[in-house]
Amino acid sequence: MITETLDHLFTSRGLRCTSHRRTIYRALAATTAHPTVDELYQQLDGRMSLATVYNTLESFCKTGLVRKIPGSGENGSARYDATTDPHMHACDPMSGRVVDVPDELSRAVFEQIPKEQLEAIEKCLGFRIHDVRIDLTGEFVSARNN
Amino acid sequence: MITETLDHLFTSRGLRCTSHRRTIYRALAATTAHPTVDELYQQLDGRMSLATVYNTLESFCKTGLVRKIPGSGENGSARYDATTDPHMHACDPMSGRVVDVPDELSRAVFEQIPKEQLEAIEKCLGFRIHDVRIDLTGEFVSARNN
DNA sequence: TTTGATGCAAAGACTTTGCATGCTT
DNA sequence: AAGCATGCAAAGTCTTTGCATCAAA
Repeated sequence: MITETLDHLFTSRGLRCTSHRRTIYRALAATTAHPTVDELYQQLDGRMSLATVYNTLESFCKTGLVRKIPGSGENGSARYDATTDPHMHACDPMSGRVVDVPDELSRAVFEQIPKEQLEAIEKCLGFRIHDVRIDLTGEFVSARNN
Repeated sequence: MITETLDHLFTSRGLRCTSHRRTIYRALAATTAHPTVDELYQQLDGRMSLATVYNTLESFCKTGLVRKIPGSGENGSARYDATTDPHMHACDPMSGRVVDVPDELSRAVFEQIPKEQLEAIEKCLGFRIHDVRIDLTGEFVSARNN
């Protein structure tokens, strides 16, 4: 993503445009590996403070720029995801791996859920839905049975 | 749930039947409030160690007896859920509240998802699904607390 | 008897925060 | 110039672990 567009993304959400924020967002958007804070920090290799990575991701989350996946890392740390389109995750709690379900398969599932049902839930609970998350937990197997 | 049935639940999963485990499981099964470890610990009021609450819930999770909802508490702590039927949660990250979507509405959503689609995902990723989670994030807009 | 469960405190991991400084607006 | 962003280290919170003791199988 070019800087111009990226900066517009920031300003449109009331975030200041800084070099570090561009760096972090780009790093996150460039992968589907759902890095943890520490993985991002390692990757950026001393170019910024660990606290900045935390704070920046927090800002991104609050403004809806990225999604946080709590407790998915190896020791219960959070993973982050810059993909904003609705998509599913396959999570293996044993290994701490989180993998995106391919778009086509994710979309097929999301499309099954009628808007009316979600609206019914909103009404019933007095809740405004920001995001629908469909995550699978289970285990990755080498041999593909089934 | 009577002790006999509860003990069978434990033994069938390879867990020893102890007084503390019965207490914790009952406390969790008796509420839909998705308590945190600390909330359970407070409620049990000195009748057992905090570490035991952690360890016990960990055992329950590993054997599929309860579900962990990471990062849902006020300071990022985990919440726990003894309901094993597929059901949805409405999560408000600002307040840390997690509310069950009523069974009927949850079920309607889950029933929209064809088994074949989940199986296709399993095959595609080499993943064995244990649990499908559909959680809504957003905000509670009324003072309602279902 | 053997193995797992519990209690306690200490250690560990992740995350947030206070404050001084620098940079964006 | 004002206000947010950053760096650093310290503090905070949640969770796990080591080890001795106790209970279930």
